[in-house]
Amino acid sequence: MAAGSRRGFGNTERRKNAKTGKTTGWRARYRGPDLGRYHRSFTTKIDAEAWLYAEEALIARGEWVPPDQRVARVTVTLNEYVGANIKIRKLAPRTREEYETYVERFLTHDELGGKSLRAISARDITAWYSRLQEHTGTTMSARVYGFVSSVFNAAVRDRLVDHNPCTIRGASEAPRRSKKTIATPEEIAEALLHLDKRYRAMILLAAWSGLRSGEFRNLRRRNVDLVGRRVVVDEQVQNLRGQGKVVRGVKTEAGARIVHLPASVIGVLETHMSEFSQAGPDGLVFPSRIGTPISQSVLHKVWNEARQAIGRPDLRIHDLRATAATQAARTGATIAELQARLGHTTPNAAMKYQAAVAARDAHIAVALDDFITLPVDLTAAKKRTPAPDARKGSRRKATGGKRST
DNA sequence: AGGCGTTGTCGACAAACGCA
DNA sequence: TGCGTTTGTCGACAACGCCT
Repeated sequence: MAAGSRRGFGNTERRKNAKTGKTTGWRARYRGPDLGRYHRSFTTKIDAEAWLYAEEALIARGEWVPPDQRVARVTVTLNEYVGANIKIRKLAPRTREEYETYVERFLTHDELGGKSLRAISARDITAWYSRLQEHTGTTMSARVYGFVSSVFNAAVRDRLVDHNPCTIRGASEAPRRSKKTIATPEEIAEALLHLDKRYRAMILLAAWSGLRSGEFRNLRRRNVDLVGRRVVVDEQVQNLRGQGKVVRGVKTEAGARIVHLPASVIGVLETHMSEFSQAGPDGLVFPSRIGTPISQSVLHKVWNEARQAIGRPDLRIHDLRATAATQAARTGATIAELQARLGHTTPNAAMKYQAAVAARDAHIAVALDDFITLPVDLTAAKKRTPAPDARKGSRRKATGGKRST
């Protein structure tokens, strides 16, 4: 017994060569729930003890069966599991695409991907993560790490591994260098002058409605209510690899919404529509020259020139959304009203007041007119082609925006 | 009840590419 | 050759769930 040791469960024993007296390995033994004796040999004591712990855990969980009756565990590689896992998960097309590129770039060609799921240790992950950081930026590293971690979490749920080896603290947290900025109404007005006429109404709309780029690029004639001075946002366009532009419902249910617009914006929009928009209810309000929804890259090129021209190269398209939010806030809109206008989902009680909030949006739009600055030629264009109804009465009056349904 | 990490999703930008 | 598309890469926001 000198060479062995007792534990709470089973025991380990050193094995040595009878002639030389040298240690040849370790053996672990225990008595199973069926009172049978079970043993296994290992090269190190640590491994022997680890096995005992594992067996003990099986018994504690009621999952123990005699070793010779256990089904051989199929070894699944990380690559195999990830592939299957992505297929099963419910993901938005864009996300699926994103994840597939993660796998392609950072797993299939990496030694980690070929390893058996169960064989991957925290150390393996750490090594892989530092490789990751060498090949890509901090944000991407964090995103990919977070993704792999989520895959392992799924593997844990699938009982393929006991724990998630992704244990690097904070590694999935992407550092943010927030460069949030907004434009002034004057800057917007100036930017319009540097845009092709085709794009002016679109940018104006973006800056005062807060629509997402995917939303206004896909706006259809039927979504525009000139009389009610509002647009209905229920779809957006996305660029997907291999599929070109794809139209789908908005991001969230609460994202389907009605956004009221200031009268002056509606005026510009109306003029624009008569000149550029496609015919019919499904006609694009802002078609490209060849009649497709304006693509992200085109929008970027166009906007880039304008923002350079006004000396605001830092102003991104998405910042127009923040601009719109800020202006709406100036009218005295509440948080709930702003969220509704921007299409944020509101998990709180605000939804109880949905009707009231929607009604308020019209008032916000009316109030916004006080803040708008427009280039002279756009103002003139607005007056040349007055909208029959929307122009009646003072737009300052709170009753101006909301009309019938 | 708010902070915080995780997970899902979309936008921004730029270079390569394709077509009339 | 100009204009728009496709693709790759990275950045950022938002929802969610957990923890305190």
